[in-house]
Amino acid sequence: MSDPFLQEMAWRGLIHQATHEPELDKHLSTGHRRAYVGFDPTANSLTIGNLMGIMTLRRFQEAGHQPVVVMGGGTGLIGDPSGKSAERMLMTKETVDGNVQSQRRIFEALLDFSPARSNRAMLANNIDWLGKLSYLDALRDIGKFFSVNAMIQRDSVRDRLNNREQGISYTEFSYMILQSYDYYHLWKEQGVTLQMGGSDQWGNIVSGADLIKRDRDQSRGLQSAVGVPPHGTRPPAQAGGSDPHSGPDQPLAFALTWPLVTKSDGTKFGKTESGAIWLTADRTSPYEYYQFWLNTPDADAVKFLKFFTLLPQGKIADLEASLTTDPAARQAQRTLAHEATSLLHGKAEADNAESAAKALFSGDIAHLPEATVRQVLANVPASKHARSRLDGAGIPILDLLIDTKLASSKREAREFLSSGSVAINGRKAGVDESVKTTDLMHGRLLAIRRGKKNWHLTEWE
RNA sequence: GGGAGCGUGCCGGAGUGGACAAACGGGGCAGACUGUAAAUCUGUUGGCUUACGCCUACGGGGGUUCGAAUCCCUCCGCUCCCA
Repeated sequence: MSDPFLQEMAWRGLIHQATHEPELDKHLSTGHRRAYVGFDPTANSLTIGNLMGIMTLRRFQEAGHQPVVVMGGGTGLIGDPSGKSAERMLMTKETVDGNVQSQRRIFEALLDFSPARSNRAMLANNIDWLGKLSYLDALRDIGKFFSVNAMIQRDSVRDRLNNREQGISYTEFSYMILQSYDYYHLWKEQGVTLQMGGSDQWGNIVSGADLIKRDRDQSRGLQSAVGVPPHGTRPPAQAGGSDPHSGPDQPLAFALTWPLVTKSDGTKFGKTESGAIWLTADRTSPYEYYQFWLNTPDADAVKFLKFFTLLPQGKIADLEASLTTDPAARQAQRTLAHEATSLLHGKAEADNAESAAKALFSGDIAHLPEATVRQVLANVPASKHARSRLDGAGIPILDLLIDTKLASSKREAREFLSSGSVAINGRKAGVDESVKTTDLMHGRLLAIRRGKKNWHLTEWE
């Protein structure tokens, strides 16, 4: 294997399946190529489940190739039936478009779109071509290449067909055709010769590649469906290396999938008790994001370092060794958390998350400067109170726990206090204690901690 | 259309007139240990109360009884069997 991208993917264990691997290697190593990964605009953000796709594009770009992000502004209007047990509500065009716009910032954080760069990342929205597709032409020119017999064999369709309660609408049934057409369009108009995706996308990607093959095999092609001139309009970035469209026996549209991300304990990757991990700070703060990676079990740490960081092989091997020599230091997890957070949110945020973690888990915050305290506790629940309430005897901590929702009843609050799980400004509190003006940190702050991870910052003015 | 059941706390699942805020298991929360891990151990898990105790609760409503999750009526929901 001679292409740096494939080599990189291989040692990281990121190649699940690929078509024509030797040819793909030759194809990639002899020129700058374009590859794409598709993303569904089902929400205004993306989750960690989509991270692999973005990281793969990043690696592709690092290797000198040109990554193409394809946003499903068109397919999102239809709805992907895969993995869904029931027909879905159609999203409005406004919602889909809003989601597409909102997701852009994530790609911009991880990929380099700067115009100065010759292999700058590109962003495409399939509404731009699917929206122009005529129904009759599509049926005549694309539909002919799809066998319904084969389509109903797909797991995503078969599950729904066998379930009389739910069934599948013609709309969702058509999804796979549109997705295949995406690849065809990008191949023809943008010179994209590789589509990548998760292993569950293999079928979809291959049918796109098949569509391309059939087009090439047929002398007339599918031009009439899209009303554009045939070859010759591809952008200059495609230049350099051999033309993938030439040579009748050479595969010209490749597929590559990465493996499903699994966890050693069998639970689903990317989910926590508090929900999915998102890739934007408004939904999952950099601190939470850092924590998510930090809490990786030992058994998964090396795999995740390979999957979700850009660290070189030697560095990861060192970290792997540290898991045995000094597991308590959790050097692998710390590095993973810092690297992953840094990639997505930037180094400054990663540093912040790291120092916040140190302070929060040691519980020792009383000696920190006010600005640091505020920063460290920036993502915990907070509330403001009248300072006068602290006058005289002060406020019983019991009541404060309920005010701050750290306890749901007095009974529970008493339980927490007597078991020693509550600390005020880093000092353990007893059942009968009250807080007074003199307990305030920096004259106005009171940080309450219940258990190891539950904090609440109160401010008194 | 005929027949037999079932519905209990966050979940599963006991209980079939008083000892039931309800066994047991899971989950949650907290403590110990530790590496912000896993495993393990301990406590706790409707609300108010320092406590005695009180209030609300076993699908909804009504009734019998000194007393009901437990018996009766009715309504709602679910399941199975026969046709």
